[in-house]
Amino acid sequence: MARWEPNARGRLRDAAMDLYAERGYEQTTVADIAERAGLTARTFFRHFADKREVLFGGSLQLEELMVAAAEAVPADAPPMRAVIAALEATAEPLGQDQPHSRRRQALITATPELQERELIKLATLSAALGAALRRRGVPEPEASLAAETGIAVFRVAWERWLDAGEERPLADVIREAVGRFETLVAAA
Amino acid sequence: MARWEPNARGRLRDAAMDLYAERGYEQTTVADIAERAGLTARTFFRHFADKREVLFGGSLQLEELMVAAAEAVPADAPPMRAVIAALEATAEPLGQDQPHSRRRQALITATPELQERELIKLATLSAALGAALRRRGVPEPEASLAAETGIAVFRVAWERWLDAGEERPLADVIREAVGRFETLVAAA
DNA sequence: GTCTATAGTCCGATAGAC
DNA sequence: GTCTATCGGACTATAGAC
Repeated sequence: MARWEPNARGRLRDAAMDLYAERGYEQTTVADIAERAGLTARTFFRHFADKREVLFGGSLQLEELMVAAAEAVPADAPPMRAVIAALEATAEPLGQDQPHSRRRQALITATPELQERELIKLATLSAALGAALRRRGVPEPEASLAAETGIAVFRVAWERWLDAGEERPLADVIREAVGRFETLVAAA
Repeated sequence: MARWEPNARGRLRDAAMDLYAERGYEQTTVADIAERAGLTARTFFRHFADKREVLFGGSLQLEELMVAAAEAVPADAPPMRAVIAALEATAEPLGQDQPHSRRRQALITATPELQERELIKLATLSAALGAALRRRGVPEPEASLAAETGIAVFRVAWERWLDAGEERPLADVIREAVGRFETLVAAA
């Protein structure tokens, strides 16, 4: 018999999600989460840097995924082609569990502190994508412009996919957003 | 003789900027700031919601400015025209004090907590601009796409203007970014 | 203006796995 | 013996309550 129940990290994550949903993020203390998981607050902080991280330590690494997709595009393709490939590459892993994503997004939307973390995540993504473009030889400011606007399009598509009425796969929503974006810019 | 020294808010702001620059944001406590300003920590929190806000309670209200500029564009102009007008409207007030902006940006760049606040500010700006476009009759997702990508372009231009070598006025840097952005999208 | 809850850090101790 | 995961307690600063 093990001295500890296994999977402390997973238990902490589940407990946090439940409590945040039940009584709200701010009304939940780290001690509450740890208690429900059968652990102490001290242990919580060894697994997660802070109270928000528990919702973001996301299993999948979007960053690697997007960078790899951008790098897989032929070197002579225009920068925005690489960006669009990066966006489309996220659809497969990210578009799996819509109900869970909606629950998670509802928590984030209701909590300014969590929104900040979401923005940080997207800014990090943008920086990584920009760096990948520069490695492809794209100069500044084009690399940053392409990366930043690409992530902006992704953000709109993602939010739209989480809208109540939306039933299409994420990949379709992303492609539609990219198309409308191009039309919009061409019109100006 | 006044009962208090006047301009508590300004004194707090100056003290905070100095201390953040001297010893770093995290190494500065609210009590330190208040003490240097000849006040108590309690008074600090009456003027600023938190320790970060002291750098962001920015005198000028970018939001109103951008929204007004977008609304001033003829109703039949394409959405991106209104967005570009909003961006250009910021150049005049924002492009005044480059040395101060650079000092402030250096603090933000060095401090994750301040970066979060900066991102929130830009996200708020984007939401306000998107709402202004919807009031002009622009449907979704076009309104959000135009606003988000517009702010993305603005962010790149702003950072570029703060780069060490940059000597042009902010308006020129913004116009250049918009132009390169359009070329970039057209190429894809 | 005082008091307090909570986040987050630091140091050390302990117990099993390898 | 070393490595890793847990716990305990004390501590500081933020921020909100009273």
